[in-house]
Amino acid sequence: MRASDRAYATLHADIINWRLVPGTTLGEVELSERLGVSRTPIREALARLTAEGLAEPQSGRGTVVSGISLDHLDELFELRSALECRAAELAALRGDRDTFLELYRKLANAGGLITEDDPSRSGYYRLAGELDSAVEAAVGNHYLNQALKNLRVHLVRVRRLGKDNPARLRDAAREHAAIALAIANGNPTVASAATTVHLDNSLRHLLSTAPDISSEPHS
Amino acid sequence: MRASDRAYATLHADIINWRLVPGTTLGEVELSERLGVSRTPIREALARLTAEGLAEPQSGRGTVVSGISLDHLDELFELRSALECRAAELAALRGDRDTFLELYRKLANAGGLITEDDPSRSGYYRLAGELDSAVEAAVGNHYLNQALKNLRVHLVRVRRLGKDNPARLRDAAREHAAIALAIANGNPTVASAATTVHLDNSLRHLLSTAPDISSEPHS
DNA sequence: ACAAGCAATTGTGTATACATAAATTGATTT
DNA sequence: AAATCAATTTATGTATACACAATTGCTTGT
Repeated sequence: MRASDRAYATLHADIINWRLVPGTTLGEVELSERLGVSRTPIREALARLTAEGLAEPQSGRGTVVSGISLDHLDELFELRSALECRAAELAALRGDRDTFLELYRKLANAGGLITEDDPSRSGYYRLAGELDSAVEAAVGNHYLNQALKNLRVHLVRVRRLGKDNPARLRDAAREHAAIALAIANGNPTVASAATTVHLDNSLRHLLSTAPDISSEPHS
Repeated sequence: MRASDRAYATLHADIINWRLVPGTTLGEVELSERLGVSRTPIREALARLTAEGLAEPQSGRGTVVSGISLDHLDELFELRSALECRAAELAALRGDRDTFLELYRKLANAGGLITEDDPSRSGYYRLAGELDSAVEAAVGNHYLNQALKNLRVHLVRVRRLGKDNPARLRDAAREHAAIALAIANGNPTVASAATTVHLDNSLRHLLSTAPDISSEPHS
């Protein structure tokens, strides 16, 4: 594996997991010493992070971890809604009925997955990821999928802002199940509407439970 | 201006204007000699182009100019539709009536701009760009605008594939005028529908007039 | 003649040295 | 004492040298 890939993966994970908080300066010299590689691969990693939106150039000099303030959450979710609603529509038109019917069954029974035994809720998030992957595969659109992928980087980061209490997760699972069912039924209108409802609920839950952080806006 | 910026700008323009055709290998050594800078800024420029989707890593070794085949035009326009329809909706909800009414008037009279005196159609394209900018400003969503900006890079490239005959451009101007009017009227449904119609017409025109190139697909 | 292996060349990955620009600190002057 | 200018320091931008991997071509053996 290339050194630049390792540096990128390390920094990416550090930012996603909020070990590097917004506003942290990413100095090339400091990072090259901390990660044990020269500045060249560090520069490449920082360029990738900047292109991804996880970091941004500081006025004239240096790079800093980009911030996601609650003020911009609604903007993020507007883009998410545009992409995911259309993706759900297309999946309803093109997807395989049985695939999404199976996902519907699993999601409808996902309440059992959300227990105190699994504080990271990995079971639920894995299932939600399966639905996302199935939609992507059914859509079969490179450009749309790429845009969704770029977006999800920020969504993972945002997820840490809210407290995912079991009640909300069970509701979310039901909403996901509704989306899967609409796609299985080949109904794009309902699939899009169910996605709209789900995203609105998710956003309002986030805004109501997230801590009142005030990191600088996303440039 | 930094050498990496100049290298990026040069390569970007060369790819957009099809001076570098899809599949062209972008060797670091060759480019550093041709552009008169060392490999380091070349690497940074290539990284930016790759992130943008104008270039892509060749299996294991090197970077090549990415291709846009007609097979993928529909995918590109699906993403475009998702983003621009939503943008039109939001602009209708938030935009300033007078701004878009003024744009409507100019677009409705754009037929006179499309003359044989202006073979590059710069007058029309400038006006279309004004509408795009007004929509962006009205939407006021950093993430959505960024996604649109990323997309337009590819659209500019694709435009060169089709022959923009005056009849189609006059139709396009009328379609744009319809979008502007719907936004001015604050009607998101009509704004979205008019955008859908316009994009469908544009895509079908492109597919019917574009030369039968067969560059390799976008990986 | 064809195939396989080895060598040579070419190109990318990484490290490091040097140049340059910006920020900070200290000193001097008002 | 405060403000401004200069100098020093620090960090980024660029160039280049070195290491390594891959591909290509040549040679040799079957």
